[in-house]
This record gives sequence, structure tokens and C-alpha cells, in this order.
Amino acid sequence: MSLDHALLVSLLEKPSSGYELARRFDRSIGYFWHATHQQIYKVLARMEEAGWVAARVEAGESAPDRKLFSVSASGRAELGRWLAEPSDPEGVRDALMVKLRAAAFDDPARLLPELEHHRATHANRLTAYRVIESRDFAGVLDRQRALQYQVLKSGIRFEQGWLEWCGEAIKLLHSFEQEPPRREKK
Amino acid sequence: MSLDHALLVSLLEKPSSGYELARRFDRSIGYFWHATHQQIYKVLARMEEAGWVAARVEAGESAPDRKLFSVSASGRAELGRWLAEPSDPEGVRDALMVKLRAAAFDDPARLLPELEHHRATHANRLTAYRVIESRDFAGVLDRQRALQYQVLKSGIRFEQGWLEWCGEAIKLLHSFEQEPPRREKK
DNA sequence: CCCAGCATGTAAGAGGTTACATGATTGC
DNA sequence: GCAATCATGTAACCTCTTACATGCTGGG
Repeated sequence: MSLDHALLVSLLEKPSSGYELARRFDRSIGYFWHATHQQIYKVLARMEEAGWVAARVEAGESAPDRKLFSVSASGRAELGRWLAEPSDPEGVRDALMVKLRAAAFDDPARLLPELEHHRATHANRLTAYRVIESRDFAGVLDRQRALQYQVLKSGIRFEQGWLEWCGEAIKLLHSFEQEPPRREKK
Repeated sequence: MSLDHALLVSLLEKPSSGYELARRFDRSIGYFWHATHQQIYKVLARMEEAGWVAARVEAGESAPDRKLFSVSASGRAELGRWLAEPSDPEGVRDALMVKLRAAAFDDPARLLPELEHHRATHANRLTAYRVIESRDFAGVLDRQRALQYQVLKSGIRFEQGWLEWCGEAIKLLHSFEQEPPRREKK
């Protein structure tokens, strides 16, 4: 799996505690890979045992103690190994697509709120990405930033795609409204 | 979860055996929801016990017996319930994005074969979708077909997006090649 | 005083993957 | 004879989600 590798990359970009990682996975990193704190702590423990990361406890005076993790040489090696390992593009698995097909056997209009909700969510994400884009990726970028930007660009591209698609789907469902429903409810 | 619901929709579209469903999930349906036969048999067994589907054994003379599943009234009701249930857009989880960020800590050129492979895969999928599009969705469509087409359109849109993005990413990695590598290998 | 946030975990259960297992038929 | 396809499953393992558990600090 590659939550391991996502964490290694995150730790290379900035050594952090599990809690910090979890927060980053709720925000920037979470835009391309999601994980909960429970998962993160477990994987960190496993990687520490494997020697991929090393922990240094930092005593907090007014704050709780935190375990700062950094990537070891062997962790870096593992990441390099994984990088060269070929893999296939991930398959889609989207419940909304199933719902659209399911709508053919019910009143399609019942899907409208769901589609509006999706459209709003994608619009919000796109806005968030645009903010990050102009805040972090304006001007000349070094190699690392350029690669991060390319990742962000995929997010922007796909949110735009979703947005347009949701609009299309909503229009399609509205076009059904004049016709008689295939199956009456109530 | 919604493999249950994906199977219900599939069975509404056409009553089938587990084996048939598995094959369809390798092809058309698999483009928006993937499942293996092991999963499918397990879920079918569970749904049969729950009364959502009913099985009728069809004895084959020269072929093995097959259990034909159809959706019951309670299965239909469950699908309707799920349809109205609100849900959030699914989060992205793409290993390639992690690899791109990881490439900043290695020789980025090592990612090129992977990106080319992804580009080729997405190009193939797009071609497959286009074939389905002109074969099954040309001309005037009834409600069910129109909804299925809308699902296919999301696939087309996203494969196109991936294709363009892969091209961008490959160009970016090539632009690094003139510069000295951050970390020499061999 | 209570709630939000910091910080670290355990445990149970659902879902998903990979490997194994069986047995028949059709085509080369 | 052998491999591929049809057809149905079981078992072990890993991952992921959800709920629970603990303890400390700062602000209203």
C-alpha cells in the first residue's frame, strides 16, 4: 500500500508529529490522499519498527509531549524503490455514478439535491485550490515546488471537470421533469 | 457501502448470475465501479439472505448450472432509500500524485516510464469509451440510456483530463533533465 | 466550569485483495 | 492431452472506518 509512502514524502517535506501529519492530511495533502489520525499513528509505529523513520520525543512545557518523526536512510531507500516500481492508474469508484444509473428505476428528480450538493462541494474545493495556487505557486518555482504544483493542477483540472459534469447532469434531470415519472411515489 | 447498490442496479438493468456480473464489472460497469468475483459472490449471498435479491437456479445441459439473481421488491426499496440518502463526493487517492511529490527527493526522470504508462492506459480507456459511445449512445436516448450516457461522459471527461495532465507532467519532468540531478545514482 | 484544541493511542468490525479449490466443457 | 472459459465458492490477510479512551491546556 502507499499510505506508508505518502507519509514518507510528507515527512521528507517536513519532519512532523503524528498529530501534525493528521492535520496536514485534512488540508493540503488530503487533497490527493486522505487518511485519519488512527491510520497515521498505526503506520508510523509500523514504519518506526521497520526503521524507515526515527522518532525524537520533544517535551513540551505548556503543551503535551510530541514525537517528531524523520525519515531514515532506509526509509528514503524504500521510497526510491517504490518510485521505480510500476503501477496501474487507479480505477474509479464513485457512488454518484451508481446513483445516476439507479435513478432510472426511481424518480430521477430525487437525485437533484445530491447533485447540487456535489456541485457545491466541487466548487468549494476548486476555490480552495485556486487560493493555494496563487498563494504558494506564483512566480518562479524550484523543482520541488514545480512538482507539487503539478499535483495541485490535477486537482484543479478535476474539480473543473466535475463542476461542468454536475451542471450537465442537473440539466439532464431537469429535462425529465416535464415527462411523466416512470414510477409514481406516495 | 455501495457495492450492494451497484449490484442491485446491475441486476435491475439485467438479471444475471454472479459470474456474469463479474464479467460485466470487468468491462462496462467496471469503468465506474470495480469488483472481483469473490466480492460479488459474497455480497450476492448476503443480499439473498437479506431478501433484496432472489435466486433461481437454471440447470445447464452442456454448461454448468447458474444461479440467476433478480431484485426483489425489498431490494428495490433499499435502492430507493439509498438514492435519497445524501453523501459527499469521494476523496481522491492517487498513488501517482504521491510519486510525483516523492520524485523531488530522487531523480525525477525515474518517473517518466510510469507517466508514459499512465498516459497510454488513459488513452486506451478513452478509446474504449469512444467506441461504447458511438455504439450504444448514438441518436435519441430513452431515460435509462440518457442516464447511462451521462455516466459514460464522466469517464470520457476524466480520461481526457488525465491525458492532458500526463502530457503536462511529462513535459515538466523533461524540463528537469538539463539541470543537474539533486541526488546522483550509480 | 465547560468546551475546543493539542496529542497519542486501542479495539472492533466492515470492506477489499490475493491465493486457493473444484469441476465441467470447448477448442487447438 | 492441455489450456481457456464457464461457474461457484472458501480462507487468510490487509486496510480502512468508527467508536472509544486518556490527559493536558487555554479561553470564554
